[in-house]
Amino acid sequence: MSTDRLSLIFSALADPTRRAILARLSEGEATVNELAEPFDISLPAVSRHLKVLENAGLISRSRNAQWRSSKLEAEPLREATEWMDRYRRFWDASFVRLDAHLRKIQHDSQDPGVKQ
Amino acid sequence: MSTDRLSLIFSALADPTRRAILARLSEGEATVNELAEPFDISLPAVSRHLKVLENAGLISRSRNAQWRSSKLEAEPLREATEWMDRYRRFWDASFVRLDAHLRKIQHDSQDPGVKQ
DNA sequence: TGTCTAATTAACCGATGCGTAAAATATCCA
DNA sequence: TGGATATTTTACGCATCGGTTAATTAGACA
Repeated sequence: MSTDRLSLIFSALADPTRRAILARLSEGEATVNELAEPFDISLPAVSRHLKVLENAGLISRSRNAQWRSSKLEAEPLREATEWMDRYRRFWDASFVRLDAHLRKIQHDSQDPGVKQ
Repeated sequence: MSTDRLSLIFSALADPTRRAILARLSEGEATVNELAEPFDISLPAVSRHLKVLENAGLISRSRNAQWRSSKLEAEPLREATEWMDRYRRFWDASFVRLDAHLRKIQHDSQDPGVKQ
């Protein structure tokens, strides 16, 4: 019970079907039937994938007569990348340089008259 | 069986203990005992978290006498953010502007003499 | 009202995840 | 060799996940 937001987001993204659904939704809203069409899994299975995505905040849903339309909500993806940004200096060359630069100016200001 | 790489990465990140372990490793290599110290879970549990992280490529391990040292490997995080970058235009204002710009120049080059 | 379509919920099943305690392994060192 | 320390493997329990089929709900419409 009571799972933190980031865990909900990452575990929602851990399933390839759900990632494919998000990819489809990046091209526009779609109903459950439309979303289910490319997969050979049952409609209830898709319906529950959508519930997982909704709980993670990755989609929002609206009703139009008997159709329920899903819409991509990218904010959780922003949150997830923001979390990963802590680690960017470990892979991004420009961040590695920035990191070195920041260390240098930090060092210079802390030890203005350092010898050697 | 045979889970794709991105799913391995995201499901590894879905656990808060594992994310905390990565955070710790961003400050430097550490042994299993050192990594386990902040958590009130058993050593075997930590050991298996490390195996999950290793399978996802998020850490590498080396042996030094009876100690096994873990080291952060950020490449999978780069992969994950790269995947999310497809969706960046949905949350990043500067990407929204870039997107609009690209649409415009695309439109201009395809319909050079368009009226109105 | 009854019926059609869209979607969800319920009940179930097998696999996996995360924890435990206990046993096994690996390496150092006396 | 035998003991001490570090770590992993095994065996187990329980909860969750991802799928199924069958039943139910929601809304349109004749």
